[in-house]
Amino acid sequence: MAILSNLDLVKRVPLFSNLNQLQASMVADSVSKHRFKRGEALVSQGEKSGYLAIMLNGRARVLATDSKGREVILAHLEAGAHVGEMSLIDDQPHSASVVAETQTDALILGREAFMRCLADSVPMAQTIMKGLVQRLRNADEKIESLALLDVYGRVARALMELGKANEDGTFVTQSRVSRQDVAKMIGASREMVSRVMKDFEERGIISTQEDGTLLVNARIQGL
Amino acid sequence: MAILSNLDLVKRVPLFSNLNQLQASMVADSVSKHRFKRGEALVSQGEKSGYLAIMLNGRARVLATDSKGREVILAHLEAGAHVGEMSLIDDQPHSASVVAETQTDALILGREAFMRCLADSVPMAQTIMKGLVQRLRNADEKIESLALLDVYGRVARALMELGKANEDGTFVTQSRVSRQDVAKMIGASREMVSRVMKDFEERGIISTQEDGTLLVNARIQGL
DNA sequence: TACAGTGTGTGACATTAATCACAAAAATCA
DNA sequence: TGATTTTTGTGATTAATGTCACACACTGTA
Repeated sequence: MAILSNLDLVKRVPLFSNLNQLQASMVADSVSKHRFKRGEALVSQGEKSGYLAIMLNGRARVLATDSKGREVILAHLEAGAHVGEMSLIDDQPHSASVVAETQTDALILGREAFMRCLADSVPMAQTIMKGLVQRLRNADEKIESLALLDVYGRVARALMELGKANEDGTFVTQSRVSRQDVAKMIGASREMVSRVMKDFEERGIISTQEDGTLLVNARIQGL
Repeated sequence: MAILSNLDLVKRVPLFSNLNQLQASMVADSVSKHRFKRGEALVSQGEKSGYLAIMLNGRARVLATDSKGREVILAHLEAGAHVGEMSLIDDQPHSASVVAETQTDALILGREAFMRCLADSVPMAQTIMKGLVQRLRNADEKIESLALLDVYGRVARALMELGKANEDGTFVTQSRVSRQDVAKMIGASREMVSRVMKDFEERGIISTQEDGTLLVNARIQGL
């Protein structure tokens, strides 16, 4: 990637695409770029980082850890995702951590600049709201899964969530997620997830290609 | 309650408290009041009601129903709560229903008026955002419970969530919720919830007063 | 008051899913 | 590449939870 000025970077971020010239350059002045190594936290549960981070590349996971150290993976994020706004909006500590799964570059926008954006740009405020609403819908769906489905059903949903949906009802997952991680996504033991996925493979519902991509059959939607 | 003009009603709603005179009277002109009977839906899963509803009194539950008719109670709402904004913000159908548990009066604000408010009043937009963030935090916590805790732990959390916290760590719940409903809140069978709550009573962790209020001991926080 | 509709408590049993304990296989990184 | 860490697969066993089947208690209302 060529070396870009902050302004160029800002203009490439969908979240900022509705800002006018003046606003965009203001953001460009207050923004800074930071590189997170694999395993590093963009924001940490329990802390107030005081900034918004927008992922430019890489992948990250949203992780909640309970008092006994057990983890739940709440979501996977990729380029374009922004994190940290919740804490800025209600001035409370982050309720979850976001940890880089691969090296990740992010734009960092401080509290003041973010709040100014929200106040000055209705479109940006709307984008943020839409993002929150989307997350809320996902969360509700997850609650429903956890409350109503058995492990088979939850694994099935997780696989659909992870993959990209095709028109024919199948799903393809590029980024190989470990079964261990699937277990953390659905609140099940890794052994159980192994057994379930083995069963799915034997029944031809899923299959792994040589290149590592996972193919999910349309039949999975019945589970 | 005395008969109030729309404007008076609007001025009493916290959500609108930051509007200026002009904005408040615009809202007052577009708002209408509606009475929902016990069991009636303020908004219905799968539909786009196209309005924001603000509860003036009464109690309601947020309910998600899956394809097989099984239900999850996502939240309980009371006076001051507003519902329907998610659908307005992203123009998608409601992901859950909100059903009145007691007769409930609500102010109904149409899509256009709501969107105008959002655009014209930064404080109101911020209030809406804070509300969404709060819900998201609750949802994440619920996911964590479902993924990591056994039924004992989930019942304990549900009881704390239902009650009002005291300074001494105890909780008091006025509105008696059926065990059946607790079961729907935590994705467990009503029988299991019965057994768990009986166990809690025997261990002195919870107790029911003659007037029906439920007293929750501080020790519950260890579960 | 009597009826209808809801919510409850409980034992017996069936099922689901977690745990444990290893041996191997893969992925990572130094 | 070689060493190390992470992930996997599997069988045996145990623990947790759901399901079924009733008898009853409670509530509101006609």
